[in-house]
Amino acid sequence: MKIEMPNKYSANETEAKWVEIWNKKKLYKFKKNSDDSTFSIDTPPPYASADHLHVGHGMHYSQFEFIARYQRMKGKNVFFPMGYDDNGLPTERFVETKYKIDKSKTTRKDFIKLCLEETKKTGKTYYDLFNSLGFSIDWDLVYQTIGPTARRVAQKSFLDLYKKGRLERVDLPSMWCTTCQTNLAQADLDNLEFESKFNDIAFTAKGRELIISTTRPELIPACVALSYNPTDKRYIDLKGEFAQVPLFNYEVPIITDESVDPEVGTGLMMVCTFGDKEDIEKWHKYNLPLRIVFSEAGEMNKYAGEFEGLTLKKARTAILEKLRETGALKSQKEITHAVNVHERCQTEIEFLKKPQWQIKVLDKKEELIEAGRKVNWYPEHMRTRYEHWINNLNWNWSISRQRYYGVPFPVWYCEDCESVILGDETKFPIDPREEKYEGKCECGSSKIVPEMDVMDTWMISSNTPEINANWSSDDELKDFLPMSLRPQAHDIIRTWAFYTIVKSYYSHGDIPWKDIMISGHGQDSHGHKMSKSKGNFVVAQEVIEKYGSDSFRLWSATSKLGEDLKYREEDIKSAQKTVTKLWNASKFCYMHLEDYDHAGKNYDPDKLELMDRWLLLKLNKVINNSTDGFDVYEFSKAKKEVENFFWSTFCDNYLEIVKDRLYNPDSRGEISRLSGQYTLHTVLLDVLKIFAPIAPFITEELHSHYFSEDGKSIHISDWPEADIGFENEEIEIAGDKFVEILGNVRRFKSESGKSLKEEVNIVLIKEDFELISKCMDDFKAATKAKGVVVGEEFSVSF
RNA sequence: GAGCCCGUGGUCUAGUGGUAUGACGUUUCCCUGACUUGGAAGAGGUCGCAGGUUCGAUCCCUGCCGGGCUCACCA
Repeated sequence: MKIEMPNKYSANETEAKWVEIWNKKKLYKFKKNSDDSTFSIDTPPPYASADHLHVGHGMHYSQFEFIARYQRMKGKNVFFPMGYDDNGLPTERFVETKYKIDKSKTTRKDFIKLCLEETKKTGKTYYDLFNSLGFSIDWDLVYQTIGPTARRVAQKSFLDLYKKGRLERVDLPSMWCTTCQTNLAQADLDNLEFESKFNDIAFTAKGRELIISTTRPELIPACVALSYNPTDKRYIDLKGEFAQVPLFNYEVPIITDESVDPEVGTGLMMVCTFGDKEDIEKWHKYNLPLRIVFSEAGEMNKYAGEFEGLTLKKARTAILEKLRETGALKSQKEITHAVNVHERCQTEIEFLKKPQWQIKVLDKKEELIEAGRKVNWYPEHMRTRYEHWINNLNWNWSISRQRYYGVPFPVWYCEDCESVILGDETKFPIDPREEKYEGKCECGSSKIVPEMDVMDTWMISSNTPEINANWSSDDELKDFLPMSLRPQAHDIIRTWAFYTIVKSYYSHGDIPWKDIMISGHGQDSHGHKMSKSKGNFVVAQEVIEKYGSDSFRLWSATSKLGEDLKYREEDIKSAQKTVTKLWNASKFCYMHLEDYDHAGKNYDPDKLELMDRWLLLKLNKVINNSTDGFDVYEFSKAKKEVENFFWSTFCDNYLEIVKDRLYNPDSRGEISRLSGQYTLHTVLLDVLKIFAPIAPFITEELHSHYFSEDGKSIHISDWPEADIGFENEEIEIAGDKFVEILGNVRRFKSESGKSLKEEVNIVLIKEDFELISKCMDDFKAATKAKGVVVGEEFSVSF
């Protein structure tokens, strides 16, 4: 068999070819009615909100793509879908920023239309990247979180949780973003350090000045009480009195509360509706009046008097100015303090009172932590973040968003008796905002109004296992849940992982997946987060075009699971060398395997040369170690294992040793050559297979030139298994000694400035000589020894 | 303030109860019949600091310092 291969490997050309072939053959299709055990992956649906994708995106997705390919070769029926998270606030914000749109100044229809268009574009960007990286996704398993299946599942989930009493509609103060003009959940918050001022402001009571310290003077018109610690002697005479609010001229009660720290500020604080969670608690506890001083868009209202119409920020300046004029501003202190902001727009969080749906989680903290403990976390320590988050939760999960582009609630309300009217499950997905409710309320009223809010995007994406399973449809996959694996990055443990476990626990009393693998982030070469504004954004497609997908993937496999990975171009170059080396080493092997009957068993493994047996037993270790690595998602360990073996043991040592036998069957004997051919064949095939999950293109290309039977892909071939018949300590010791002495001989030649071809005389100590004598011909050939004799100590001479 | 992770030659990194892996860079040599995107070799580390456990610690424990992440407080 003549093997024709070009001298140089062209990555881009070859990779494009295989993508087309794989897609055409539907090589990665999930077999729906198969007896093979399933390995299902709850793929992260990326937000459809990016023009370009950076190397970190490619890295993250590559890391579990390795696992998909490994499991497939292990014989699993792999369920590897793709989703696009294209509904909700992330998309809306993206569209708003890109087209400079204000939600309040556009129509709902126009806005949704634009979101859908944008969604399509970014979906294509992701598809292109994943395809060019050769992802073994079953492209028939694609969903969108705004698509009909996801909408149906989300509405079903709503109904299910409502019936189970886990959902309630509350009308309480909750976190509000004045930029996005929507209600938020705790998980939507970030913390930012801001420069601010601590202002000492004088109220008056009983003819005396009462100084409070505040960072929020614009909330003075929202003040509903002053409060001090009941043990604080300075204010003890004020109990039951009223204080005069500066500028706004009304009176508020002076109350006591244990939560006030006498050491902070003046020990006297103002209670506003609402500045923070403390205010809400006091408002509730003492039944204080409600004075909401700003609109949904963050503009001051009539309570603010002359400041009406100003934004909160401008009102702060104006009110401070006025306080200064009137002498009520006593002093100011510069401070830096951390403030909760909305993670998508960095706007400071406010509190508004609005009816909203929320999923109760605070009363089930222990159970949710327990559920998380049933999932295997890789790496294990990431579980701590999950538990930490739950322990620190202060709010139930608010799922109402006063937005346009999202999944509608399947709910109407009766205007007369205010009862909740649920939509018909058999008709899901429905849109009450567009469909008139046919029928009457149980109270007899026909004044039925729809819920106009949409669901939080996490309300949908927390059901990705159910979306994949096609939950509550005629085509629902049986015995599909829990899924095998959830891969995701660590920044969304508190959202995606947490919410998915919540949903699964409430709906099925079970975990959503058996394993969760948490990957790190791609960073720039200094370890900083990539962002366009910082100018350290490396576009994934550009790197792929320059170095090839396999190189990119090999680079992605260098980071340990869960660790962030710095992008340095030299690391990709280094990965590219491995691809080239695979090409050249395989080319060499094939050249010497042309006359080898690779389909038939034409050599008896029991008659193998010592160094061949040595290599095969080393291969076994590599197979075992890399298999162990892949089994626990440590792809970097697997890669390192096979790469070291391939580069050092196989190429640098074994190939140089076996060359003489391959080239000179006349002097070395046809049998010894055949032994080498058997070994080359066995080892190269397994090396290609172990590399295959990480570098699918070069391995497929090389496999197709020689090993492939009837064009069968390496990616659906069997994962290698160690042949324990080769385990033999004596042979290992002898082979290791061989390599050690070979190194010494090479050092001698190198330090003498001579070529490695230079002939030498070698003296070995007796023990070594006995070991080496079992493979003396290979030894002489590899060292170019004219003579090898026994002596007192080891020496080499020309 | 708390929790988690990390701190290994110039840079990046692996790893383990017995002083250390690989890559990049650097120096010298070799165009070895697959590969110069190659090969051989050299220099370069008291494995953050201080204690402790141990026959012995880079690896275990405690404290500290430094970095990252996460969370909290935020009158």
